[in-house]
Amino acid sequence: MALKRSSTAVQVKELLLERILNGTYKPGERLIELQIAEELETSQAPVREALRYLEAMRLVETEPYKGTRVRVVTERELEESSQVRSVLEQLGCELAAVKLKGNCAELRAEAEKFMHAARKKDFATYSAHDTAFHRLIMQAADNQLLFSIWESVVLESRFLRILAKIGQENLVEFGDAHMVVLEALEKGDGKTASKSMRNLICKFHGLKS
Amino acid sequence: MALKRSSTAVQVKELLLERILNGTYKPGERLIELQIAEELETSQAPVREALRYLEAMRLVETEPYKGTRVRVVTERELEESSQVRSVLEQLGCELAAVKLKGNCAELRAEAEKFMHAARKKDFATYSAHDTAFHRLIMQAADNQLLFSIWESVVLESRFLRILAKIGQENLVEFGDAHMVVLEALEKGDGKTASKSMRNLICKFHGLKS
DNA sequence: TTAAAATCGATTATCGATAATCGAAAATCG
DNA sequence: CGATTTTCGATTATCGATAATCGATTTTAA
Repeated sequence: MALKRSSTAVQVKELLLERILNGTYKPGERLIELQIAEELETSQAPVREALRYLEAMRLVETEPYKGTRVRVVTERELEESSQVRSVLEQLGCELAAVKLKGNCAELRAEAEKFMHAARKKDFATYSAHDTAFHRLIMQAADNQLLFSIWESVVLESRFLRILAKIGQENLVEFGDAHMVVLEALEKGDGKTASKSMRNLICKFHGLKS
Repeated sequence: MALKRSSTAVQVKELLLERILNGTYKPGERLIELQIAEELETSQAPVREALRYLEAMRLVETEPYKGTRVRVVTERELEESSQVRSVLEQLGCELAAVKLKGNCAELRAEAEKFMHAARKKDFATYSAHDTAFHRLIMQAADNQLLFSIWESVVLESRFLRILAKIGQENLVEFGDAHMVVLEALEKGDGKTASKSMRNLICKFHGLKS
């Protein structure tokens, strides 16, 4: 067994992170250190350390002596994140084009799944596969810093809010817009892929041009 | 006194952060919790919490039972950060152009200072004012998320390494390239400003096109 | 009766002690 | 003498206790 063990604090962080991401903890919800410690059968200190991680990751906010809450993401911040995402993915497409040229089978598989979900107006499935599509591109970009920033900006719960604004009736059109990106990447055309990617994010996420 | 007090852990974090940023702690240097606790006359727990912040900010790295070191930034990561920075600032210029139209006095003041430093081949002064110039733009973009990501990517110690690679003989030319951005912003021309900004970062930070 | 002061319980924040781990040095073995 | 095992000191990690703070409730004073 050569796996590196992780500290209790890291394990608590990852559990709390999972609960925040999957909606178990709602935006605004209070996280009580001693309750979490009791539930997880540890002491307060590792829980506090876990919360420091989450705070630095901007997923929770803490006020001295008042405790920690899951951070509420405003509409403004949603818009800001779409703006940032659009340029991160522009760069991602540029960098990934060489690697993905002629190698888009996985992208196609995800696109097929989200197009299927779009036709069935199934947001959750759409979201999962759309995100997987984008993740594949960002991973192919081979820029670790870019990928970790992208991951911190692109959270599925927030994407579902964006999808709700796009609306079910526009889901097929939104999914379709990804095909331009996919075909450009298949041809290794980073310039077209990056421009199309940025356009589709700006257009469908409702950004003013 | 209406100022919000901060916890000891936050204060320790900010002190350690300052020491990392100003080079007091060198890359690779070991941070010993109990020593820091003794120096700052606190107990170990707030120091550990402070280190969790710094770890999440990717400024230090920690292994269970082995301690914490200031993270060494590889050449690879430097390049990655320039790539990311180039698109963040592309977006920053686009968003800032409206606000900065006809309002570039502060930008000009900083540009004058870094040009003066470029002619004297003074890296440190160049760096400070070049960074201030960029910060003014990124603040004018009025996108908080973009700004905080930019801040986490753009660290002065790392910029000095980039300047060293640009070389003293190219400093004036590098500084001059900012003038195109400045004049475009003065005219409110976000498209030209963003394109020029991205070009100058890519060109002078040595990115393959 | 209303406003101000005091109290209280829940929670956060830190303390200092103890447990756990690691790597280097010392001891032991063949 | 080299290899292996054991010991030890420094440090990390967690524990459980105590101090500090907050907001709600109760008590007191006018």
